[in-house]
Amino acid sequence: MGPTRRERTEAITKLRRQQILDAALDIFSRKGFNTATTAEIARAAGVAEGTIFNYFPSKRELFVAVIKEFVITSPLLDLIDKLPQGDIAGTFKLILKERFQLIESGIVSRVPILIADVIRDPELKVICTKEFLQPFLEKMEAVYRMLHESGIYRDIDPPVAVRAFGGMIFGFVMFKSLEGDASPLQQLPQDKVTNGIIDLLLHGVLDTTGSEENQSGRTDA
Amino acid sequence: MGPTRRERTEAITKLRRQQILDAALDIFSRKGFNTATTAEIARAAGVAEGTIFNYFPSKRELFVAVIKEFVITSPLLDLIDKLPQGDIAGTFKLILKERFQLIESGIVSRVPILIADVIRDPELKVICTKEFLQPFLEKMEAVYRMLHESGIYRDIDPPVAVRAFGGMIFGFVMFKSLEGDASPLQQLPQDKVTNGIIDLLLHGVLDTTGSEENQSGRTDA
DNA sequence: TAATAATGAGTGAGTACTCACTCAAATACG
DNA sequence: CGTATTTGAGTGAGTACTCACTCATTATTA
Repeated sequence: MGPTRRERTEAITKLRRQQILDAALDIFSRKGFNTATTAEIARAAGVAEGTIFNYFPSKRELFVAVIKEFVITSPLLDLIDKLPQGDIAGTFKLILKERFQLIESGIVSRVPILIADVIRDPELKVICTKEFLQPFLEKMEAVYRMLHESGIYRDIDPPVAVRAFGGMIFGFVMFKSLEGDASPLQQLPQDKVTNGIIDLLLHGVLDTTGSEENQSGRTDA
Repeated sequence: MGPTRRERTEAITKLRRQQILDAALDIFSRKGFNTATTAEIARAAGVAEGTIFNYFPSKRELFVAVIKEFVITSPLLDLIDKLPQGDIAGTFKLILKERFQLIESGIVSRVPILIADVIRDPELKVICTKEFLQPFLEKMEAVYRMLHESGIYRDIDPPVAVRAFGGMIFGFVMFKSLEGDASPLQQLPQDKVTNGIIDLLLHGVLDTTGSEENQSGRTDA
């Protein structure tokens, strides 16, 4: 027996919903909540404007759904689980590479716009903090505590450390958004960028190798 | 002789302009460009709505003026000049303390909203990048190069290093904006936070003191 | 199978409302 | 009195959301 009518309509409904969500993510992240119009989202989704309101009660609820779909259920949370395994530098590099690929795809570079809209909306801010940011940071803190207790990591307050770490990646993305093609980072191979960040995270800026064993091949300009 | 009529009207004009700019910064940074209304800005400035348009040709030009006044002519650029002098950690701490005071005052915590509006507007993005971000980053890069050449800093690509450094502070502020009072950082004394960040920046997360001279007073849970 | 009925997703013109900006009149000032 | 400045009701462009209607698809019936 084939699918019942109910099953079939449910499948279509799910598809349409996703269609609208995808289009909404694109428009919202490009223009921001207020500048984005429902007419434009409908056009991008290939449906009539009214159809949006068959699936979402209001523009705001559509935005909330977009955040829940693409921000809160982020693959980032799963990525953290990889952290404690094997070599730290390698895992960091893996995470950064995945992040940078997303940046190149243009989606992450528009995240700041979404974030700003989230911050503006008190209710959304609470939702995002409770359902995404808190679990993410707590997971990271637990990992940091573990690594510190095994003697690998230095004695930095975990809440501070993970926020500094996450902030560094986020801020880096931010700068890329702002600078665009003008950024000197565009000239550098991606490996050098990721290696530089990881080097900084692991060892800091200060050279503690001592003056006699300083092996940097520095050239005077 | 007292001020001429022309001088006096100029002084009043300057005052009104500043009045409007101050109010605009507050409303724009709280609500974002689109949600902020000229009526609300006028109310906050204590003038009639029409007065705004006597001083600025459009809402958008007012926004540009706000960015130029409060973002581009930032004291941050002057702060960097202090960096190469004396001990690095102390100077970092000084900068962070100044930043955190601004955060507490609520202005910096609203910067992400302004930034998002800047990113959305191609022209503004160029203005901000050219007139503020580029000079800031270039100055930082020069400082980093100097410190590296004097053997204090490690051999990390300067463009990468300064963006990671700046990004860390910016991202940190971002997290504070999002988490608000729920942040565990609120429980910590400010000194511990700034020290943690500086420690991380200077030495990284990895403990390289060697196992026998590991002096961390670790307690098992 | 063929004709008919029921369904509900899709549509888009219409509505109610918001908000940047204007301008004629009021006000302040010397 | 004349000039400069301020005022805020008015205007129209734009936008979120509604709703009466369409019509392809599915179910029912003979």
